[in-house]
Amino acid sequence: MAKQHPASAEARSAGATIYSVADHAGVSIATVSRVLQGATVVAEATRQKVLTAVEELGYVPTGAARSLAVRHHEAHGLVLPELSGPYYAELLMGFEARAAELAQSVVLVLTNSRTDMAAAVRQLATRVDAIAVFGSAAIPADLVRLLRAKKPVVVIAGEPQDGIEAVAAENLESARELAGHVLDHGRRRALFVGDPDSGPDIRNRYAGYLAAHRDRGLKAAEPVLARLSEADGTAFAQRLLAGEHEADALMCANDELALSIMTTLQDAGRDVPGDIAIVGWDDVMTARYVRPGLTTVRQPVHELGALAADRLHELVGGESPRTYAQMLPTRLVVRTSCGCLPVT
Amino acid sequence: MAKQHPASAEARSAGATIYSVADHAGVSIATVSRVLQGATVVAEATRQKVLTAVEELGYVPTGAARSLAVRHHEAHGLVLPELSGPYYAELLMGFEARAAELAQSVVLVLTNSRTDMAAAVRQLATRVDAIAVFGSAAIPADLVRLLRAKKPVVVIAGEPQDGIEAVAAENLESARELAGHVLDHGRRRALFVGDPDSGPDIRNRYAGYLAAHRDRGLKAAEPVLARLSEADGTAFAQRLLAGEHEADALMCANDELALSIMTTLQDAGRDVPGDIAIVGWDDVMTARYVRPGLTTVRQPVHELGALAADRLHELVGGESPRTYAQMLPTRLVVRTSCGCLPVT
DNA sequence: CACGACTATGTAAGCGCTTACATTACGAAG
DNA sequence: CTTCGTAATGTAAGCGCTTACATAGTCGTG
Repeated sequence: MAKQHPASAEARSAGATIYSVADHAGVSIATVSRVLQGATVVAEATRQKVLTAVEELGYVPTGAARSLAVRHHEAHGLVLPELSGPYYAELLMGFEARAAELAQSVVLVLTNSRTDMAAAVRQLATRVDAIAVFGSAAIPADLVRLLRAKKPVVVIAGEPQDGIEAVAAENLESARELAGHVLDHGRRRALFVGDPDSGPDIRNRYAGYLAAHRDRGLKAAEPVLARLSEADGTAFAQRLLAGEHEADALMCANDELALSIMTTLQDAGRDVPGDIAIVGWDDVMTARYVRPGLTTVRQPVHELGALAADRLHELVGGESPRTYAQMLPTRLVVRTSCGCLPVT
Repeated sequence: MAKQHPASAEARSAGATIYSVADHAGVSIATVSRVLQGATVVAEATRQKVLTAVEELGYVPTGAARSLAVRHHEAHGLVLPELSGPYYAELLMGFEARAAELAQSVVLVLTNSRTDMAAAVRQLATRVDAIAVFGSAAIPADLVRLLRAKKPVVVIAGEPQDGIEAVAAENLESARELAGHVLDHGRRRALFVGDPDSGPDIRNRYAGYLAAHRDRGLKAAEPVLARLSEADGTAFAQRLLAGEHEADALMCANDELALSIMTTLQDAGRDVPGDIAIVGWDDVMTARYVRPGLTTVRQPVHELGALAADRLHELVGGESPRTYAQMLPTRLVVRTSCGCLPVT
């Protein structure tokens, strides 16, 4: 009647289970579980027997079984578009580090490699307790469903909505400061290169660009649409050289764009910042290696990732979502591409 | 007697289960499972009822339960030291992309953020079917235990051992070619900067450096020990400027080292490659932005990651580990820091 | 019109853990 | 020598799925 060891078979070649360990050690599975979890007290002698058995059998617990029993995955999901450039990598590092401290595994999904992002997210939701999504892409409607199903979600670099919390780095004010800095060098034909509609980050940077002009009673130009890629940077630079645009300063949506533009212009004989000032955003490694050094804005990306992991954990813990975006301060990094003189 | 719905409670506020969906749709849980898995045929009408119920309840399956039932985690683990620089990020992207194609989730562990790497790996093993470890660090003994427990393991950029398979990019021959290239520019005091003992990758690059000298009947120098960081690069450059070393060429273990050295020397007025040639390894983004462009070696990092994911999947599928390291070809990228004339 | 072959669905037995509750063993206290 | 409290361990009931096997329907044939 009483089933004995549902999963006996002492030596199931492929896998020791808690049952085989218990058998081997001559104790019950409850005891094995207890020594492995370390929460309850177990007699020292018993504990040793169990540990020995674990060792001898090469026992590796099945996480799924534990998750099922404790009703928690003990894992956080992170959805990023991709990982090229230091930005996402740094974000991920911050996220992972904090998750590790919180004893949460991290399951990563990169959407650029997927054909069906919604499916990927749905699938992810299946194996984590909460999900952080990088928000430059539109938030897939599926996430709303997740919410209904009570999986906490936080958007990174996005805006809060429908109970989905957001964390972000400050963009508007720093952009205003950066643009102002350039304008105060006397530049009057400053162009913004990037697509404000590609996400809240860029939108706010452009807003800062506008604000800086407004502050000085200058009129700002329409943004020059470009994606955040070297290719688009080079293409724009070419158009600029061809005379399609007129500018004495370029405020680029990120460093990659700024750098590719700068190099292309320089190779064509233009002087940066003499003929044209160029500034970027992100402070990637290259920014300090090129000549002139690229003036840019450094974001606390690592901290942003950590914050996301933190919030996820607290939301899982039952806290309710904040309705305001949590902003982390950024910092203007002035080098010489903006027209400042080299410091010596 | 017959337990009816162990997890009934139609509206367990927090979570719809397969039972509530079945109830709601007026079918059995088996049917729900069938339409969700899509493997078996289900009458179209029934399928719609189920789908509707899923939608209405906002049902998200519990991955752990499925994993337990199918006895597979459907996830691959990846253990990397960190993510700074493009190398690991690219590797991860390759891994993730392939894993996605294979319908495997990826659980990431970064060891630099951990105090107890062994514990992290042990914990990871709990929730994945197989693990890929980046091998520049010594392979933790725990992994051997994993092997015993039949979790496939592959080492990336390491060497095969005890049934642990390895995948790597070719280093020796390309290093020999690169060093040869520099020597053939007539340089006679070429130094290798990097620590051959820090892992098989660097060891092989140094071996290539030695081989190139041997090929030409020249005598090679001892390596200048340095870690792969900007800091160590700058420090070495300083010592070089101070006259502690004498060299007309530098073969650096990676680009980061090469770039920081190059910039430091240039800032001190040295001419590269006039006074001294410098070459690196990795072909990071900065390598093509600096002037002179950095001559370096490009590794198929993305493919390496994909290969690791592939092998993991096949090992999980029952294939037995290969005993030879699988090598991916690398490619010499000649720019001008080696002394070549700019192509115009 | 009965029968066998399918089809569509339901039943129920696990998967390998955690943990509330029950049981046993042992001393201390009365 | 009982009686209890306490510490150590065992028992067994899930956790939410998948899937082999059993059970109804449905038809096409002879």
